[in-house]
Amino acid sequence: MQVELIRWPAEEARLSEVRSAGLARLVLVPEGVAPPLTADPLEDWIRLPASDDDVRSRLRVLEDRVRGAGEADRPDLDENGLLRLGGQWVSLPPVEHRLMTVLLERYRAVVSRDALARAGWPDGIPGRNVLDVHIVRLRRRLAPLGLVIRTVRSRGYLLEQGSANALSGG
Amino acid sequence: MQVELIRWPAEEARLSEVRSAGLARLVLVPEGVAPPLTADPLEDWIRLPASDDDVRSRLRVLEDRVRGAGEADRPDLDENGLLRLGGQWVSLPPVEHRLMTVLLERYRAVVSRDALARAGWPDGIPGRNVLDVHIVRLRRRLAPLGLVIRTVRSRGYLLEQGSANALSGG
DNA sequence: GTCGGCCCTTCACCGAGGCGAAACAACCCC
DNA sequence: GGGGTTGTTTCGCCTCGGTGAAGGGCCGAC
Repeated sequence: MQVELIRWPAEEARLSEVRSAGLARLVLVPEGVAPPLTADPLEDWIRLPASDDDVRSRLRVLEDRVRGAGEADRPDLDENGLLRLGGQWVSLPPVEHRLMTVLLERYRAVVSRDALARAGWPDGIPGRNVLDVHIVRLRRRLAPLGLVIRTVRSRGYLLEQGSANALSGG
Repeated sequence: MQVELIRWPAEEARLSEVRSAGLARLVLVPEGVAPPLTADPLEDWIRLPASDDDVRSRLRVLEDRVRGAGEADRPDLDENGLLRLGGQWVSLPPVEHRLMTVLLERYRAVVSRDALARAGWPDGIPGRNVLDVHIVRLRRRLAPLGLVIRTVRSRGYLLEQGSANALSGG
């Protein structure tokens, strides 16, 4: 189990241990008792009695945060074409916004040129070279954020963090 | 208010906005409804019915996280058009006051030119270029405070701290 | 190995449109 | 009247999207 379950206030000492160990934990708080509060995202609490579903919901969020704490954060693209990553952001024009949407849906996986063309130009692609040109432009715009679009020859493209290494091999 | 209160699932659309704006929020979930889950530390949910104390507890944790996230000082605009930030202040004339109100409501997020026009001139916009001119003037007035209005081409404008994320393209 | 073809990259260029900003003219309130 | 505020015009830059063309790397054919 990735998340510690802690009864409050009975297991107060154990909560201290788990906190300083940096483990994720869910604190079970009986009726009429004030919950222990902390800004630590790896700690949550729930008021008893609670349904199994609610407990599972909070556990899942904590598990996600444990997983997320290890990885670098994922880029976030909003409906206005703002791409945020690590406190920085760039704005994407319409075509590149649509391309980026697909690349993010399949983050770190290959997206075919065909799928990109359909996403970028739903009414049909204007010319043979258009996609290539827009990939170049998107690459330049993404560079300051540390994001890189890798070419997977004759398969498509792949979006990932810059420093993450790909041992290129076709 | 630093933390948005959102009724689920009634205000689903607003939750999306607030999420992409990066604001802290507490989602109120009625009995029998599954809560929306996210690993974002700035989001929490609570099962209704809940005591005021429990709501306040969760709000306080979210506020602490906002503070910890470094979003510490937001500019403050009062009803007299005085804009304060970091010990300094400037006074804003009526039109710019109204524009600034909208920009602050969506601090660090995009505000469309249309929304700005409606806020600045509720009875209809006088001329084609008026908004541009007032943005220029507002920019000059905000500069001494270290605030910057970024252009997001064909989408609108965005207000943020000057030295923070100066990457923008666009 | 060498050759040719395919795929991809990048540059230069153009037209259209969004936006910036100076200059000017009216206006309002003290 | 004077300073600050607001609206208008005008000029010009930059961005965006699309096109043509030059060039380079990889691969299979031979």
